[in-house]
Amino acid sequence: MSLIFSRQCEYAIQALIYLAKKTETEWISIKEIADHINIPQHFLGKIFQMLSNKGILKSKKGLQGGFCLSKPSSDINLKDIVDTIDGVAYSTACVAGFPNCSNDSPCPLHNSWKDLREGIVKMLKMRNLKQMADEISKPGYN
Amino acid sequence: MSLIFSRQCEYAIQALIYLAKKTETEWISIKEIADHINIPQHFLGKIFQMLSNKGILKSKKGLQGGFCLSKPSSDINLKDIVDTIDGVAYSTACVAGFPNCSNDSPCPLHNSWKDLREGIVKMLKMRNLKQMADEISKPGYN
DNA sequence: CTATATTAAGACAAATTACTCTTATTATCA
DNA sequence: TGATAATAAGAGTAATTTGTCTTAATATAG
Ligand code: FES
Ligand code: FES
Repeated sequence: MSLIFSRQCEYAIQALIYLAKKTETEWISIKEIADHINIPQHFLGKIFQMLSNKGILKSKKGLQGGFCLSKPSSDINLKDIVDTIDGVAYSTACVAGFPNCSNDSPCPLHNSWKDLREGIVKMLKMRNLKQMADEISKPGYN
Repeated sequence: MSLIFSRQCEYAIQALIYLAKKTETEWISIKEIADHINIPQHFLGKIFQMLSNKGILKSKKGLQGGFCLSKPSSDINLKDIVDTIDGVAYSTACVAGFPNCSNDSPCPLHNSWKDLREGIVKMLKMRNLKQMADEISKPGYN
């Protein structure tokens, strides 16, 4: 199969958007999030564990515990999330798997791909969690 | 990790470009191809087996056997290859994994993503094996 | 304080993807 | 025409990704 982002990354994006809709000081449990966006609870737990280690989230154990964003939602963009979970290969490696992707040693797809790739990176940098949380709250959005 | 296309798909693209450089009637062995583009021989065997079943390649067993394209290389475009191996999800499913990607029930990324996705699809349709084989033969290409 | 329920963390298991080894087919040549 | 070597096909294995079950931590109530 292979889509653009890994399953983990997709879940993370959805979960963080949900988190960004909450007040900044609230601790939200993975159970609540997993139930709302309908993904496996403990898988999300592992993803959030990593995002905590990487400094994107804060966690608190025990009753009344949970997770919350470690920065204002407007300061976390999509690229931060994607790069943390999936790495940066999508923005640097050859789309056809040839070694050494660069303008100097291009593959036959390089010139066609370069601009599309830049577009993707630019978009990921542009969109932050606050915007997306606002947008998903509008009627008609899923 | 997760790049745009699966490993299988990357290998297929590279191998088919190699094949497209040969004369149309020649039978080329997976060994020759795998050695040249430096990928696992028998893994390529399985990929080519599938592409044969799907009608993109023809195969011939035994001594002097091998594979060759079932159509002129100018009639096989990248989208044919990618869709056959990885499916069409990359061009239809939500980039963030939300259910029901459409203009009517968009996720917060949908409008940013739509055009980029169309660009990718258009590019894949545009590029055929003949072009790419010609291009990779030029000096400086890898 | 102690018991309890809630929670994240961590160990474990299943599914998928990537890769390798073995077998069956067939053209060639003695 | 039978032996041989080259070849695709297919069975088997390893690694990675995804998903589940168990344990440890802690706030709260009694
Ligand atoms: S070399 Fe293939 S995309 Fe750059
Ligand atoms: S709904 Fe997310 S990309 Fe279309």
